[in-house]
Amino acid sequence: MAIAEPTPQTLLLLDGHSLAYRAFYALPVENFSTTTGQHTNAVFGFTSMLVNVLRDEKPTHVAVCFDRSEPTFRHTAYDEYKAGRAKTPDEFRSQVQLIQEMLDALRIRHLSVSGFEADDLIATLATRASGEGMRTLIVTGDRDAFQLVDANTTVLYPVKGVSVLARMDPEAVETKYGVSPQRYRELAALVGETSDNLPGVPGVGPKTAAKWLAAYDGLDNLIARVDEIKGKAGESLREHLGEVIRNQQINKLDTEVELDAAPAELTIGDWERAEIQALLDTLEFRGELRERLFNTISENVVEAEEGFTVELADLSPGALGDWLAARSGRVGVAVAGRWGRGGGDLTAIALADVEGAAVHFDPAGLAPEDERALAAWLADPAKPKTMHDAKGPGLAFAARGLTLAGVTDTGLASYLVAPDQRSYELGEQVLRFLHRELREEAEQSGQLTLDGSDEDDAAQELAVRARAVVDLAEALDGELERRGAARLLAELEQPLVPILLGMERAGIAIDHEHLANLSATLGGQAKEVEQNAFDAVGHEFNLGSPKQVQQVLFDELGLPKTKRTKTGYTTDSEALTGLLEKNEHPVLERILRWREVSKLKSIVDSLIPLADDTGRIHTTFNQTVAATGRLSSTDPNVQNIPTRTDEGRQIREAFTVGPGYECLLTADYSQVELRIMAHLSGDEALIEAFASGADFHTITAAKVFSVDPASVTPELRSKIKAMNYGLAYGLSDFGLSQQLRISPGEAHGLKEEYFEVFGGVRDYLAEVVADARRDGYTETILGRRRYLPDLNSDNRQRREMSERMALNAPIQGSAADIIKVAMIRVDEALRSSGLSSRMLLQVHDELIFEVAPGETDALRELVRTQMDGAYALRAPLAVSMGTGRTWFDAAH
DNA sequence: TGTTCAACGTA
DNA sequence: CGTACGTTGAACAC
Repeated sequence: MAIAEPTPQTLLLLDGHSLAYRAFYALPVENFSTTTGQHTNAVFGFTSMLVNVLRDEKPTHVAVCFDRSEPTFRHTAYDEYKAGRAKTPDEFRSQVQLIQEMLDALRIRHLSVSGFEADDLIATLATRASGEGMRTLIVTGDRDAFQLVDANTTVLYPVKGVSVLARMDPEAVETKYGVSPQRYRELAALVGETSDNLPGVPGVGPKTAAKWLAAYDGLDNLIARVDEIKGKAGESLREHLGEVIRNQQINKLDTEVELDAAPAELTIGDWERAEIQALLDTLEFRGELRERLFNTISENVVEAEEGFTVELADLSPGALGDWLAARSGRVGVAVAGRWGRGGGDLTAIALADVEGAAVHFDPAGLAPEDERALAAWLADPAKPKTMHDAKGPGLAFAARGLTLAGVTDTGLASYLVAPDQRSYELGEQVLRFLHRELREEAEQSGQLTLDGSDEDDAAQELAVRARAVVDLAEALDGELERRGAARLLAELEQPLVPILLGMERAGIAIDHEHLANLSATLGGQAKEVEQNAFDAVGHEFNLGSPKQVQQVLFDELGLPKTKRTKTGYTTDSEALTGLLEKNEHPVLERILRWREVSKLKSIVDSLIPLADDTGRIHTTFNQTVAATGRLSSTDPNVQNIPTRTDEGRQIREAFTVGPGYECLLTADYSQVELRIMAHLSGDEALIEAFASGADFHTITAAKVFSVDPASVTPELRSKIKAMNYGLAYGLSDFGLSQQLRISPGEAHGLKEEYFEVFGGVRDYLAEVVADARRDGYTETILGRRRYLPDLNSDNRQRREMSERMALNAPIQGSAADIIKVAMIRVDEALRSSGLSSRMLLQVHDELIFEVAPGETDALRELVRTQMDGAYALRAPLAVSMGTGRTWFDAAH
């Protein structure tokens, strides 16, 4: 039966070690290191070579073969095999692991078999592939592979660095060496191979060898008639015949290696873009290689054009409404202006649809009817818009009395896809997900381009941004769908935007006088303590300079050296407190005290100038900074206002209820991370501890030590408290011992005792890491992922760091999920209940409200209901609340 | 002038 | 050798 001719299949085989080694020496290591000191030159070079070959050769099947460190049959046959080789540098070895991680991410198989070299695996696969009618391409820096070359098998051999590959087909081998590929082994046996420490016949080079092999028709005949060969070379050959025979045995590649993969199985699997991106992030690869990688392997065909085409319409006054009405589907919105501290101002708006039809205008210069049309369109949730980071522009819109609804935020979407990025700048995301640049595509036809003014250029640029977010949103939709994060965006992060915007706009009232008094008091104290410190050492120095403090403590006073930092010895408070125990030099206490006072003063002084003319400060909540899903706060950071010391808490007295409101209300989740740990682990003992309702740390301590809760001493309680909290951070025996000032052995024992009772927690924590190692990411209760490619690093420090991140991310991240849900629920309930109270701040597990007159009880009830009900944990959420005139008073 | 480091505030 | 952040001033690099 005749069936269609199968499409010719191409198997690409790479010699991982030999190529990586080439790359390692071809690329300057100093240009390829991450900030953590991991060298990446071999990874870069190898990956670069790989993607080039993938692009140029378009293989249907791929595998990368690696050597093993164990000796091979060649070592057994010849003691000196590869003996002369310099030991592989550590900077190289750690990169092989990274290359394999890269291959895993790309779903390219990599193979290695104990007792064989990569070349043997390649020979085996190439032979089998040939038997299955496949074409084979071999990329290797090892010339032994030339023996495999035939009509179906070609070797690509790097000749210069990592960029130029010589294509060695049978003719090329013949031309270069004067022998057929089948005879190459024989030639190599005569000539020798220095890199394998296989000496050949002295005085015989490739030319002579080729001549002999041709004249005698192969090495066997040559050896049989070795006496006939004349001259010095002949003599030399007779003398070294043993080596030649040995060489020939050793350089024969094994084609019968047992492999767990057949050529036909070596297809490229479905890879996940975000996983590769995360890996490229940790390798700190950017720019060209990154882009090339995606262009080469992306299943999606990349659009041909590189920029974006936009057609800016010249709207006559009154035409905006019609233009907007004519748009169906998503409209991209890009704005120019300034925003922050609860307000902002717009200087230009560009709108564009998927076709590139665009408009650009100054919102201040609109005709009244256009203004109305714009306002109605922006506020209409049924008119889909796309923006990259909508909250900032939203503040500026709000300052003009405009509200936004129906927005897909590509900044948030990018964050959910890859939450570890440092930045989510639009241009970067467009390059990353669309492989396009944020610029206007040049006109194709012969249209004259008039010399544009700067204003025209700015308009074009903004229109391009508006156009680009439409496509970006489309691409990110797919990304989010694939990872099940579409709901997370649509139902959590995006609904949060207008809520945060409202909180930023509202701000919180500040008692200026109180702050000014604090500043003066703290300033006076700092001065006094500073003078005391000078007196203690006999001269002035800058207490704020770690360098000068080191000099005073370690050089002048000769105090014992502390833990090393990059530049010297630490003078942090822990170290100085430690020094104080052994040596009560008065300067130590004064430095510590000065730091404390100065820190508080700097916080106070930073707040004062931030108040607006109504006496309120407006933070900015950042939704795309924390890799775990938390919010962060800047300008000022309201999430690190002191609370631990009495003095610090005085700063909280300056955050007050504003005019027209009755008081502040704070509501926080009690031990939310521990409850999440109980929930996720399903540990019945831990869940039960929460159900009992008594003091959690006391109860767990009682369980661990099998005593009555009443007899748990404060010391016991604090030990278990440290355990409880430390677990979610990946606390080590050493870390626990440091904190509790016990020996690591005792710390280990304590952990054992704890896990004896709460074994489910131990199992859970181990499982989280194992799952993350397998999947490449962790997940929160709402499916928020964090990618951790370093879990498979062979650099212990990096790997263990990632393990702790993997432990913590689901817990911290789930807590972030929960309070975000709570904020949305509370906001919704506030609006539907008609209360006038408002939410002002979020501090990770705490919400701060400004209570309208007479609403205290209603708000308490509402907040409790909505926060409690945000998520049904097996250790149920618990909320505690307090009210008062100031943030301090509202504490509970 | 801009960037990095040590130190320290919060959850 | 415990996670996640932001801010500060000094020191360093340009």
